[in-house]
Amino acid sequence: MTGKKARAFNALAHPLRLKILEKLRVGPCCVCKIIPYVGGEQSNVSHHLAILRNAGIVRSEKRGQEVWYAVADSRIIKLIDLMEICILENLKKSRDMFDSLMKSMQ
Amino acid sequence: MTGKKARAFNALAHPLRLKILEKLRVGPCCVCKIIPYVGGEQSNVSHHLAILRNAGIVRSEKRGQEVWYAVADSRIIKLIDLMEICILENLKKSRDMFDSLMKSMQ
DNA sequence: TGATTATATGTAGATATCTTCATATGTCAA
DNA sequence: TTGACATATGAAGATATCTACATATAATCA
Repeated sequence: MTGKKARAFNALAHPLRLKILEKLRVGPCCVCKIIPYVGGEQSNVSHHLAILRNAGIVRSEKRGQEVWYAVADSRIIKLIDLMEICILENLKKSRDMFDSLMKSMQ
Repeated sequence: MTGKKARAFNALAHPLRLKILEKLRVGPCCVCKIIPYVGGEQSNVSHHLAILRNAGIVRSEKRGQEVWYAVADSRIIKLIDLMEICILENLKKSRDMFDSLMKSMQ
């Protein structure tokens, strides 16, 4: 199980892929809209979309010439938000520690 | 923000590190117990502990000769469990699709 | 003090990942 | 059918990560 989970977390472990999910969280979207949103080369974005697709995090559907992507399971979005909360809390703790250290030094 | 989050997810993106957290989720624990639990070289486990520590996912404390590690924020455990649910659900969906495909072929 | 134990750190080869460029595939329209 | 467009795939160099080995540090004990 840790192997599968590690691979799933790995799929989330890239800024560009998280940015793709930031775009998709508000609703399904065409690749032609994802590329300008995240920035960077078309082929690079396509490679990252493939990684998310292979991890089962997004699914794709052809509509004419376009390909539309969507988040496969909204719990993934919850999971990403939970990570954001952890990070912010962590920053807050560091700040509090720093503040009390400064205060103790007068 | 996507950079910080990507780095945090990256810290979870390794089977050995997830196994360490599996050990720590039930309570703080000495390195000397973690090593036999996860298996592998002492130095390798130590490197992975350092990665988790630098990511703020665990914290360490020296107790005599030993070093005890603990999960820094229990929400990380919730997050990992949520990922497990997503994966299981995904597997279930694939299985259901396969089953209905087989049925449709009689 | 010197030996032993527990853990961390430095290093290097092996392996994986990322990015870019080139090209392939599939769809539509003339 | 030919050309244009949208997207995917293949390949290769650059970069990062992993593992194992050797060594360093720090605490304890004889």
